Amino acid sequence: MMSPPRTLVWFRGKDLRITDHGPLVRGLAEGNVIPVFVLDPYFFDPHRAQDLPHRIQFLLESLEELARVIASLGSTLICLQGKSVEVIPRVAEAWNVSRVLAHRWVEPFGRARDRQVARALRVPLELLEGETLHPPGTLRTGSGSPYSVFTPFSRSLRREAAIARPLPAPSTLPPVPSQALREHRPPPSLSELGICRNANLQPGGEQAAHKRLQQFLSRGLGRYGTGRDHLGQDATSRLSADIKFGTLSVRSIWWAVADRQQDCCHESVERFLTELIWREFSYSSLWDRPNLLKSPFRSSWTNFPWREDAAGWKAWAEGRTGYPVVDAAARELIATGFVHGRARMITASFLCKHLLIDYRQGEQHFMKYLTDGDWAQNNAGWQWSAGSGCDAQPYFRVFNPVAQGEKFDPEGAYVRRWLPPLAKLPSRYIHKPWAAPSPVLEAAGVCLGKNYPHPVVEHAFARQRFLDAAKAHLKPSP
DNA sequence: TTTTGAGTTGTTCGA
DNA sequence: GTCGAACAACTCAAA
Repeated sequence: MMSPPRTLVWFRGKDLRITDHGPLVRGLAEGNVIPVFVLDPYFFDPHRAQDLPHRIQFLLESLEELARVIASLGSTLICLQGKSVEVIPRVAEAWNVSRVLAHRWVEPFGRARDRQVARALRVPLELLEGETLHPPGTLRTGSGSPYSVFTPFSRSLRREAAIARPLPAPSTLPPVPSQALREHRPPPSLSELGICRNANLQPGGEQAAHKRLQQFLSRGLGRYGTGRDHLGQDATSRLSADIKFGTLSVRSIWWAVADRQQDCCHESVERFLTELIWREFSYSSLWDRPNLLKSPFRSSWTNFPWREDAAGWKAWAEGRTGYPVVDAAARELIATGFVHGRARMITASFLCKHLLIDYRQGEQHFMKYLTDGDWAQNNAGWQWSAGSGCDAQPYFRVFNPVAQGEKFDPEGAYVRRWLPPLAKLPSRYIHKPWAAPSPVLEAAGVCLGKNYPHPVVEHAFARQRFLDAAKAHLKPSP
């Protein structure tokens, strides 16, 4: 008698969940499954891991919980060490599986890896949708080209995309064969990778993710429309890392929010869904233009005269620019692996426009520390801020860090939290300590140049310098 | 093919 | 303090 087909379900760091997991559900429906995760030495090398400590921590916690949940359902998450392109074909052969199922990846290196694995396998590698709401590369303008402006993309998605309802988590899983069990190698611990656990990070894992989603639905969503821009308010979802690692599927989040349309502020729901569509737009853009991770979307920006400025860079990265809201963001990033969305824009704009430093340097820095660091979205955000991206803002829009601070952090709650030396400064001066009279500074215990820096560059000067540079570069005289 | 309306998130200036 | 206009033209998407 023929045994039922055996499927290798390949979990890959962007789908660390069992709810709404297409490959798992499909595999189960048609036979037995062996859940696998590959610990690629590229990431799990101590040297390399220290370059992305926050994501490694979140990943390991999520992986640990996934293994626990899979065990509680009767199976085992088999962790394998090595390069996917070698390991997956080897075990597929040894375990006699009839196919490999995984979610499709969009990043160029993921696509290249999957092509290599598929070539090396003797059985099919089937890649299922699920990382995005809608398959990237499928929405097209009337002339058949990819969208490069958000609004028509968004309209098209809302018109055409049938966003699937999330799949339920399986209630039991078949045990894995002993030959697979023998291959299991537990993941390294954080300390084995030379990383100190950061207690300020969000906890990883599907359970914590669901808790965050519920918390957002009950507390944040209702005031999301107006509150999301306010740095000191807790009105954003904080689900970015869960989306990045797939501890929640983006479809689950879509429907959890969309279903609140009735009992929630309509505008808030719409705005949040639009944010999810922005993610789709970034993913779709990267799918259609894999070069985006290397080169500006607008070719006119290719040789933009960014400055080399080691001192300016250091001040920005360490949160010592003298502009409180910019510095608060830098501190928040390193301390917590997260930065409020509005603060990301302010600080990105400052690096590119006030300091005239290449957006790719900032992009890389964000990728190092952000727990939610996502290639498509981070790149899209930075290119938007620099002015080189898809649907970028016109170059003459230069964020004023003082005005932004006063508008979105009027009491200075955000600044006070991340810059303790300024905590006692009156709100009136919290975003421009240099403008405070000496007695005020003294009373607040602020000593400019000692416990808080003078501005690294004067706003009006920096703004004009950027405008001049952009004008000269983008519109060269005939 | 040509035309037309429109484009996430801003700032500054002057009335 | 508030308001509207200027910023600067370009290119996208659809008709």
